Amino acid sequence: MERPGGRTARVRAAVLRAAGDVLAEQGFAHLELSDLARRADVGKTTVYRRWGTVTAVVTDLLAEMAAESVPRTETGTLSGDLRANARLVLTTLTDPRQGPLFKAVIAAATCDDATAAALRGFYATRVAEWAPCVTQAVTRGEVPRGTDAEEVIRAVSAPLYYRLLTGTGDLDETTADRAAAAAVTAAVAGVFTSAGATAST
Amino acid sequence: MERPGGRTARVRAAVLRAAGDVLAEQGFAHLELSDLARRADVGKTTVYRRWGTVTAVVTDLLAEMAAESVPRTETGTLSGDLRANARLVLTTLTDPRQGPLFKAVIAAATCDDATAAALRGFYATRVAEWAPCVTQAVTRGEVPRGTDAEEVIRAVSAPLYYRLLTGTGDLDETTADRAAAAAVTAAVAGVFTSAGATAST
DNA sequence: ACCTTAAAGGAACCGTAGTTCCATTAGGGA
DNA sequence: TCCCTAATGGAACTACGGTTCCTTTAAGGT
Repeated sequence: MERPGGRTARVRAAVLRAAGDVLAEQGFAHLELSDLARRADVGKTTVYRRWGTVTAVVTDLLAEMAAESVPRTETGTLSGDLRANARLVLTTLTDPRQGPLFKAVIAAATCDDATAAALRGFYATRVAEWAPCVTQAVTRGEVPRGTDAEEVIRAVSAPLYYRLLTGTGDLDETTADRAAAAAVTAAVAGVFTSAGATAST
Repeated sequence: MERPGGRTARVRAAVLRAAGDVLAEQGFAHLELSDLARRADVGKTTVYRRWGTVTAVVTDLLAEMAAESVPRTETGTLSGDLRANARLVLTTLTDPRQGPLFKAVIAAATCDDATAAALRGFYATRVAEWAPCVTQAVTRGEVPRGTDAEEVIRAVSAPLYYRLLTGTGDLDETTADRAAAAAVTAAVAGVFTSAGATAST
């Protein structure tokens, strides 16, 4: 029963939107089933029966977030591509709604295994989406063979997430560009090949 | 009244230890005033009156964590120093108690401003402790003048924290060494100078 | 050793989120 | 169009964490 557009789908959308709102506005600690139902204009029995716990709602939200993919730009150079990626991540994390939302979702994942799995899935998807720009760079000869493409992508995001979560350091374009530049430099030097970790002495 | 060793101090220590235990074992979501009191063998009225909220307890815990400093090793080279740092962070984050504890504390900081401030303070302290090894490298001529020392230190930690929190990628010695190597390479290339972000094209 | 006072603790209270029960309703299929 | 079923929603119940009140205890100063 109940196809997309049906009542069930409408309820799910409303609840997930409400969940996103609460997470963005007040953080994970203030997420409650009853509050959620109130905001979504849905009986709290419904949200209870469908999800059961707040972390389950977050898990579902993450599944939806993973589904909607962001197309990536191709600039022709590794440096350009990674900078585009860094800028995209920066834009997301500094967005007044998305930034807090990501914080909250990560916080939720520290409290529940299923949510953590969903979060892993989300980032695995995102990283995999961008990895091709590194393999292309390998093909072009910009970086050594054997470079771990996903590792490079993670290296770009890492400094930005570190700032988001620890609150240490700025979260601006300089930082984003720096993260990209550092990843490129290291990748070119072969740090992200299997033997690269111990190389530069 | 009440000096170190007195009843007040004893209660505080017991509660903070209990808080650390709960956070490490069950995460931030399961932290409750009553449970805390039970574990610490303290009246729940006491913990309520002294702290009032769970985030306040976490904030206090962070203050204590910031106080106990870890001495850093000096190896004579930037690469050696940063690798030592990366290994230290790795050891902490993979420790069966400390790893989950750090996750939980970061999660708590996303829910409360005071806790976030305490977390910032904690990392500001830790980063400042290690920054000298970069400035020494500048003096030795290993890396360019104008290199942002704290930025370099953060660059080492970032990939490890990224893995801890997103669950993406391994958290092992290879990763740690890679983080250090990448930071060194980028620093040497001048990425962490004020103009460096846009340099490597 | 006492006395003062601030801190701790026990017990009862209160509010609310989570849970259950059952009546109602909306959708899809015949 | 009607019917059948599954999902929704309202209302009442329960459990439990947070809060308050008042008594008890112990640490420091004299």
